[in-house]
Amino acid sequence: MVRTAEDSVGSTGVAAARPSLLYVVKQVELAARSHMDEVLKPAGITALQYTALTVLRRRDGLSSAQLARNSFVTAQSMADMITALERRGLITRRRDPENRRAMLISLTDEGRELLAAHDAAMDALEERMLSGLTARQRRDLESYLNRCRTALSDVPPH
Amino acid sequence: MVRTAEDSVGSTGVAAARPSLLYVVKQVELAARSHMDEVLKPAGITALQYTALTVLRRRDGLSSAQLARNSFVTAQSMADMITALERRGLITRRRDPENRRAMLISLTDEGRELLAAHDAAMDALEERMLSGLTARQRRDLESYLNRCRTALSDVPPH
DNA sequence: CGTAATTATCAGGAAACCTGTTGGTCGCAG
DNA sequence: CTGCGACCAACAGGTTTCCTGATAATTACG
Repeated sequence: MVRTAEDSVGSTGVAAARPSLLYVVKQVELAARSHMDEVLKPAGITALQYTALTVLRRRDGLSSAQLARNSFVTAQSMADMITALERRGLITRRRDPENRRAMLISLTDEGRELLAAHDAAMDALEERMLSGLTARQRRDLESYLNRCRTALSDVPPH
Repeated sequence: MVRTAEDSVGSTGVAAARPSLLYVVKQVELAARSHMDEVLKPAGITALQYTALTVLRRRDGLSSAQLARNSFVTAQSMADMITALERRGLITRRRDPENRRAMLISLTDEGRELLAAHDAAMDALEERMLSGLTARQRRDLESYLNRCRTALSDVPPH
């Protein structure tokens, strides 16, 4: 893991690296995920599963469908991950008393401990990613990215 | 596709959305990929395959291994995609005359046409993503992201 | 020369995606 | 209150993307 992007982008100062920003975002996410997977491998979970768990830590009691929308995947895809996490004992599900078709998802103690055990490593990874930026630039980056996310999320046609 | 992130992040102005920037990058990439998949679906290729093709357009004659490093995946993973793209007639491979173990990959005319047919849509998508940013902010964003990518790519310990 | 590194490739499998379908539940308009 | 549409979960079945592990050919180097 942590494949070093030797032949990486940039370098070739040549003509218009076409989908520049779209591409750079992907590269950063790819690199970050690669590192995350390496950190999380001993724990036996993937970066995607870890992310889902962090969402649950912040917002307990979501349904699988809500989680899916939050992650831009279909409910079926999310269901695959949910069953994997439930089988591992990291989450539990219960019927929503106020909406009997929904299943509310919560972290188990084990899930919470697993997250806590990796907080430091994730903070370090984020710090490494941002190491070339000033505090001001970090705030700007976050702001810009949030605007990008919003622009892509707003319902277009339909 | 194009799942709207209703219950999205932000909103809850509460305490520290922990892995903030790591998470936002993922969200943006996820949203962008979702839109890309929708645009590319009629052409029968995934966002990942499209990205690999754009890399080849920019840098013809890469080997599968180089392409893999560029994408932070293993050579085996990349080989899967390569065979899929070759089977579809979008790329061709030939032995490197100067290194007889390597296979050099190039786009076919069909592959080039497929890319060209989607340039406009991809430009539009990027424009939409950046619609909330000024030209100056776009340049800054690109600069910051490139610094992030570099910071994550540089070989750490070993 | 012989060992290590690189490239491709095969086998096998897990995870993450998808479409399509079904059944239960809820909201609401008729 | 009945029926229709929206929503949620789940099952079946499939593809793509990724992985580990192993093998073979080629190249680089001590």
